[in-house]
Amino acid sequence: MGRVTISDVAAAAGVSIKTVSRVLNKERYVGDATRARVEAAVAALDFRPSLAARALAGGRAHQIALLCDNPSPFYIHQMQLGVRDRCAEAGVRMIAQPYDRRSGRVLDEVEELVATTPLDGLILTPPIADGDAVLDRLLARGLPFARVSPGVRLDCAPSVFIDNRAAAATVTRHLLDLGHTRIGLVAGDPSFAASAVRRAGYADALAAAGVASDPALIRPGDFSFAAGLEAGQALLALPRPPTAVFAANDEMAAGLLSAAHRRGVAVPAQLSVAGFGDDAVASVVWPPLTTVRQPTRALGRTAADLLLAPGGEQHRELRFELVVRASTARLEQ
Amino acid sequence: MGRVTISDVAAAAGVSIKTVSRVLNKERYVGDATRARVEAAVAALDFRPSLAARALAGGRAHQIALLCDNPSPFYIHQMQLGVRDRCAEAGVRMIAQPYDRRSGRVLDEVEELVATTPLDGLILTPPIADGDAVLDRLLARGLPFARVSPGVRLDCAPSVFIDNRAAAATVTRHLLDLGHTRIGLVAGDPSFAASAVRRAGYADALAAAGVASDPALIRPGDFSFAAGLEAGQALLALPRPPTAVFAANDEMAAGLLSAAHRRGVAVPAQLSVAGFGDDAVASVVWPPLTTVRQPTRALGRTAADLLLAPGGEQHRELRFELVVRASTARLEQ
DNA sequence: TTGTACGCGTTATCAA
DNA sequence: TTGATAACGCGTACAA
Repeated sequence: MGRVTISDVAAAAGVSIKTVSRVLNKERYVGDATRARVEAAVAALDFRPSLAARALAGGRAHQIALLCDNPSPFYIHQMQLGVRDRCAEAGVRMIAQPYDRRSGRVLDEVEELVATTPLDGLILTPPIADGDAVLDRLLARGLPFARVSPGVRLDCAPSVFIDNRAAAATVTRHLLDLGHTRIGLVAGDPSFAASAVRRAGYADALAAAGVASDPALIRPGDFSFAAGLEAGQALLALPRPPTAVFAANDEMAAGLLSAAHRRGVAVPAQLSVAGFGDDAVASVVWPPLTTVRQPTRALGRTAADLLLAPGGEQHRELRFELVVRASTARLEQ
Repeated sequence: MGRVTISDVAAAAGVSIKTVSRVLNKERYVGDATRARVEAAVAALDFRPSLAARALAGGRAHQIALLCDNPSPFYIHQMQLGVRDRCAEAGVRMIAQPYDRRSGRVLDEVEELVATTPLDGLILTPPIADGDAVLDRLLARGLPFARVSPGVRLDCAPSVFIDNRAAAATVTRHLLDLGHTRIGLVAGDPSFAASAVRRAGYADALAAAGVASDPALIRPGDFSFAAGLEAGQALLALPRPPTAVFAANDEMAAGLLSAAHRRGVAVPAQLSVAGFGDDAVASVVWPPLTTVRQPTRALGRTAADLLLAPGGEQHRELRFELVVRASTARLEQ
């Protein structure tokens, strides 16, 4: 008992191969009775068309790839689930491809992927969503793709995103509203476009409140726990330390918490901390982090939707949410 | 300028298609000069053979799939990276396939995957690594697969694992050595074979130390932070609460820490906490968790190795490591 | 050591 | 609305 092929189905249904193919691909011009007979045969034989053959024959590949690398495994996982959800609905396979943004071989890996593997499209997440060379290559190849949170060349392909600038401003305003005026920032990895945007949102909120920005309160970061820890130690060692800090992501915010714990600085009594991300890190640390919650899974699902849906709108903005938890509180005078 | 095919390379090198194919597949019986000329042509044209065509033609698929679902996104991510590393070395593509173990459609998803997608093999991680129906299907199909941390039918396929029982015993002994005798356990999700094994290891250590096991100190769990939190609250509300607790994974250990924080129980002064996993959660919480560190990435790499390597040994055991951090300390009398 | 002819399972073209 | 036939790009069998 080898593989069940389309010819077997055709024989069982008493029609030609082409007709079976038509039914499979939901083409028009198939008689209702014929269609029913074919579908019955497909079900009876548990026939599953070969992706390789379909792709080789030149039609659709029935596959898309998700290229993902991110400092947060939570982000990657949620993104994969979101894309997968939408793909399952469309009967398309998602091929998740983790890559290493620091390997220096990203362009070659993408080239290898698109050259060897039949694909109906591609989903790119930061930072590769902004890789010029990769974008050029895909555009030249004419391979459709959608991007998540792009930072450059916004109109070269469909994209999903949240308003990072407004999100960062919102969380900063939350800290301002609590009475803080010395608010620190731990910036994100500069190779992510969102990092600069979040920093701009932070500056926006300070400016709108008439609070002078103090460069000493702004520390670089790379989205890692270690970077947050280091930034926290530096900030808390300042002659006049901040009373609140916003970290560009939750892992770094966790590092800030750790720095505070190590120095015996009480959170939030002496230091309010806020982050950015999904709930995964925010809820396992102590105290639970106030964060901007990013709808990562929905971003993935929507990106897949842009790729798979008939066409239409090119860009979709999703909403973020400020989740206030125990790590921030009114400044005690 | 369409796709570069093997015929183009053949023409450029002045040889037949078959000879190019031989070079590509590293077959013997190719003259050195011929081989060199073909390789030059391949490089010059940047030729990349089509996976679809190769698979259809009946040879190898040059792809393997990784089926993964786990309570910890860190685990999934590290596993994907490990498998990927080894696949890259072998010039084989890894197709990461997240699935939902609670969907009730796992068997059908696997069937769909192996029936439609050309694959040289499959890697299964818990809990699907112990899915009887899935194993039967793969065995019947004759598709090679390797398993990570299997719990049943140990000899049906190659596998990688750590000694979960010894690992759990080791961490429990660590707590005993610190002077604790009332040691709690938060068990793992029963659908994972490792859960029962870790519990057995915990019991081993207590028995070896002549410490009576108290059923009241053993709480069920499902590997989630919430389960750890709930278990912690229950344990700390006991008339005679434990002085130390071992959680079957780090997320639950983080929940324990949170429960302690909420009740004002000092860690480790009043409660020592230990977990199980990789460093990702262990290092972002406060205080940093004492854990059994599982070499997740190496498990993935090794699983891929078992699948891709010529043959030979069927099972490989990797070492775990007890990492002592600030969440455990000598019991203060 | 090298080349020729055929087939893998599906879709596209064109005719019926 | 249906069906015959030629691709798709590569590997295998067999011949040279």
